[in-house]
Amino acid sequence: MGASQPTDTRASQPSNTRASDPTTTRASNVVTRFAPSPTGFLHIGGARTALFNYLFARHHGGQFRLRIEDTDRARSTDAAIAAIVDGMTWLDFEWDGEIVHQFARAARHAEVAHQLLENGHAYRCYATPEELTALRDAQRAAKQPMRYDGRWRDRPASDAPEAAPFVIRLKAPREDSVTIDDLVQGSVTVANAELDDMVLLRSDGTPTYMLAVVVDDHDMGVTHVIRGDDHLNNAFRQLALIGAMNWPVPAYAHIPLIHGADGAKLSKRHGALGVDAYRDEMGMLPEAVENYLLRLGWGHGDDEIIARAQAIAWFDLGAVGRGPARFDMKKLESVNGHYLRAADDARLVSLIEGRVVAGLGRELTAKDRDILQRSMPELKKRAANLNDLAAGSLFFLRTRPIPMDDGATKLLASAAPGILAEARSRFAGIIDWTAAELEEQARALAEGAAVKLGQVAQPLRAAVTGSSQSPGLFEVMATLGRDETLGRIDDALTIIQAKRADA
RNA sequence: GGUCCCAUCGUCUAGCGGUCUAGGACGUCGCCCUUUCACGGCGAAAACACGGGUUCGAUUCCCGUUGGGAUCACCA
Repeated sequence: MGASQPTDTRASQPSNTRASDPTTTRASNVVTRFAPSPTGFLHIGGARTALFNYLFARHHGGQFRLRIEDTDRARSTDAAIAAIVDGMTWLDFEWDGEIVHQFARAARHAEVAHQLLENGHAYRCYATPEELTALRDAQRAAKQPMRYDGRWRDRPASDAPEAAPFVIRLKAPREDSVTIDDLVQGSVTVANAELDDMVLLRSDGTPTYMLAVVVDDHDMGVTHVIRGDDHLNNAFRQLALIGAMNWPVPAYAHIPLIHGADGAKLSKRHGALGVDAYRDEMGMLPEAVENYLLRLGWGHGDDEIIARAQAIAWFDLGAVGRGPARFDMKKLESVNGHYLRAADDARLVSLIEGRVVAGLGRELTAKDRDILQRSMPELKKRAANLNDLAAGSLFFLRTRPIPMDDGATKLLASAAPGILAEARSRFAGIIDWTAAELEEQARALAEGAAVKLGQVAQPLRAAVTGSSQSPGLFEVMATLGRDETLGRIDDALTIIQAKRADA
C-alpha cells in the first residue's frame, strides 16, 4: 500500500489497514455526528441513529454534531431540513455547535480531490456514462462482479481526449485487504480487489457523497462514525480515501436497520414515517419514542423503562444487536402508555388541547381546563396515546344533551324501571356533593331495591358519560357537579320516556 | 450473482462452556381486584433454525447447510 498507508499508528498493520481499535480511543475527545440527507422527514430509523450518536457522545462527555448532507441539490429541500431540525428538537437530541451544511463546503471537497490528483492518489477518468453502462452489462452477462475496471487508472495524460468531460477517481489500493474493527459488527475484512476506484469529483466538478463525507468527518474532528449498516461497505472505500490523505482513522459502528413487522424493509405502511407522524397522528410522547428506540436492538439486562439520564449512563455500542430488529407498534404503545401515566397532568392537558378542541368543535374555557386537569389522573390510566386521551376526555366537556353510544343506549333501554328516577331524587337531596356521598346514596338505593350496585351504576354511567365504560362513576359525577349531573340524568330520563311512548 | 454481515419464545431481548427444568418485556389466554373500562397483582402457553465437529459437558466455541439482511451509481 506504500504511501497510501495511514500514518495513524493505532490503525496500522504490516500488510493491511486496520481501523477502529476501541481500546486506544480517547474518551474525552469523542465527537459523533448525525448526518441525514434532507430528502424527506426525519424518519424513525434516522431518529434511532441520532439517538445512538447522541447517547454515545453524552456518555463519554463528548460532542454530538449535526450535519445536513445536501450535496444532492435536486433532492434536498429546505422543508426537509426544517423537518429534521423539528424532529431533533422534539426528541430533545441537543447537538453541539452550528449545523454543518455539506453543500456549502463543496469548494473544500474539490480542493481535496485536486490535492489527491497532484500527489498521484487520484486520476482523471474520461469514460463516458454509456461506456460504463456497457461495461456493467457485459460484467452482468458474464456473471462477473460489477465494478469499474480502472481503464484510465494508468494511462498517460497524453491519451486524454481534448476538451472531453472527465471525473476524478481515487487510485485505490488493489492488493491486500482492509479490516475494520467495527464497534457493533465486530471485525470485518474485505479484500481491496473487491473495491473499485470510486468517483471523487463528478464531471461537473461537484463532489460525490463518498468524498464529502470523509472530508467533513475529518474537518469536524469526528472520532466515532455511528450510522446505519447500509454504510458498512462504504466504510472500506472511505478508508482508502482516508489513507490516501494520511488522515486519522475514526472508529466505526454500523448499526442494523429497522425492519417492519413483516420482516421486510421498513416501508411507509408499517412505520417508516417521520417522527412528526408519531407525535401528531399517533399521539406519542417523545420520551416514549426515545425509550422504545433505545430498546429496539439494544438491551441492558431486564430493564425496559430507561429514562434519558440512565440511558446516557448505560449506553454502549457493544451491546447493540448485529441483526435487524422489527418495529413493533404494540410495544411502542405500551411504552407510551407507561410514560403517559407518569406524565405531568398540566402538560398532558396542554398536549391534548388541540385534539379536544377539534373533537368538541369549540374553544376551551377556563372551567374546561380545570375539569381536564382534575380528571387527568384517572383519564391517563386508560390511554395508550394522546388521541385516546383526548377522545376519552370529551364526554366531560360536551354540552347537553350528550351523545349516547351503542353500549349506553342499550344500558338505558334495559335499565330497571324507575331506578334512574329514584337515583335522581336521592342525588338531588345531597347536601355535600362528593364522590363518597354519591356512592353511599347509590349503594343505599341498590340495597333497598335488592339489586347489585352494577344495576344502578351502569344506567347512571350511560346517562352521565354517554358510554358503557368510563372512569370511576362517582368521581366523574363529583367532577361534573350537581347541576350538570342531574341535568344529564334528566336527559336520559327523557330518552327513556320517549322510548316507552313509542312502544 | 459477487462481497460482507446476522440467526434464543409471534416481536424486542437476557444469556458471554456447567448457574438453563433457558430469564424479562410487549402481545395472547386465565384468575384476582372491581359499579364498567382501564391501571395494578398473580399465573399459563410460547424459543436456543438444522447437521457435523471441539469438549467430561454445548444456547454459549469451530465448520457446513438453510434462512434473513446489507451492498455492488458521475444517489446519499
